[in-house]
Amino acid sequence: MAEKASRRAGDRGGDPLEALVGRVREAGGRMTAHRREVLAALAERHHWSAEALTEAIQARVPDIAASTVYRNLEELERLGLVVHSHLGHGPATYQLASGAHGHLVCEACGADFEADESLFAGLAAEAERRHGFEIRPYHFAVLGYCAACRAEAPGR
Amino acid sequence: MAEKASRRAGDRGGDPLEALVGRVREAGGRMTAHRREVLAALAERHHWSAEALTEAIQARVPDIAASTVYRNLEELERLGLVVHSHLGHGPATYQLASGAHGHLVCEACGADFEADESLFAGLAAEAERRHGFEIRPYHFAVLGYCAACRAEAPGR
DNA sequence: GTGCTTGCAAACGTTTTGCAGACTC
DNA sequence: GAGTCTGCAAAACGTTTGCAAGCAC
Repeated sequence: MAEKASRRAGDRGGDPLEALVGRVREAGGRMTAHRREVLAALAERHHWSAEALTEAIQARVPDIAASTVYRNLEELERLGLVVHSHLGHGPATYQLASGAHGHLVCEACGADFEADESLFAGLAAEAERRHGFEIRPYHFAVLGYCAACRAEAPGR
Repeated sequence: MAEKASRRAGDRGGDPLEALVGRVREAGGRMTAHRREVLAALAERHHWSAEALTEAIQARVPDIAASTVYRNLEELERLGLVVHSHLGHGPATYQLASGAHGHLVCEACGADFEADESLFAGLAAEAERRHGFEIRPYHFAVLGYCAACRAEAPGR
C-alpha cells in the first residue's frame, strides 16, 4: 500500500505531473514537496474526497498535515488546476480540472457513472435560451436511480 | 416576520396542511404539535435550510429543540412528504415533496432560478437512453453562471 | 530576505446521537 | 399501556483558522 513512495506518480501518457508543476509556477504559485504530492495523487485517480486524499498522501509522507492538503486544494482550485464536485450527500470530491466531467449518481446504491459532456448539451442549450444561464455540468452530480436499482424496486 | 402564528399556513388551494396531516397518519406517523409546526412552516415557503426552519419555528414555539426539527425532517422525508435539495455549497434545503422542482444556481452571486421540469426533459431522456438512469432533477442544483454575472465577467 | 507554505491544535458550523421523560394513539 | 416523540447535552463530522517556524524563490 506504500508502493515506491515519492516517485513520479501518474504514469499514463507523458508526464502530466510536470506539466502541472509548470502551470503552478506560471500562475505564481510555489512548488513545495507537499504540493507536488497533492498533484501527484490527484493525477493518479479521479474523485478524491479531501479526507481520502489526505490519507493516501500520508501513507507516503506521514508528516503532512490535513490542513496542508485542504489549503493546497483551495489554492490549486484558485489557480484553475483543480475543480471539485458534489457527488451526493458525502463530502466534496476533487479532481484535476483537465479531467472534469459530469456525473450520474444513484441515490439508492451510490453507483457513480461518469457522464459525457454531450449528455448535458440539451440542458445547456435550454438553460442558455430560457434564462441566459451557463451551466457547469461537472460541478454537481445528477442524482437519481441507476438501471440496477430501478429493476430491484420498480415502483419507487 | 411572525405573521399570525399557528394559523392555517400556505393558503393556496384548499388546506394543504390538513392534507399533509392526514398523510402522516395514513403512513403510520403520529401527529404532535411540533410536527404540525414543521409542516406548517414548510407549507409557507420553499427552500428552508434546516437551521432557518428551526429559527422560524422557534419564533412561535420557543421550546422546540433543533434536534426535533432535524428528526422531523428526516421522518417526513422517509414518509415521502418532504424532499431536500442541494443548492450549492451551503446546507441542504427542504421543501414539501409536492412543490419539488429543479434549480439553476449562480456560482458567482448565488442567485437561484426555479427550473421548470421541462428544462430537464432532454437530459432525462438521454440519461435513460444511454445509461438506463432515471434522474431526479429536484434533488440537485445545476450550478453555473447567471446572465447578469456573465455580463460582468464575460471571459470567465 | 521576503513572504508563501507548513504543522499543530483549537475552533467552527451543521448535523447526529444517547438518554430519560412526555406524549399520541 | 405500548411505542413514538421530545429536550437536553454531548459527540461527531468535515473543514477552517491562528500562530510561529520553515522553506521557495
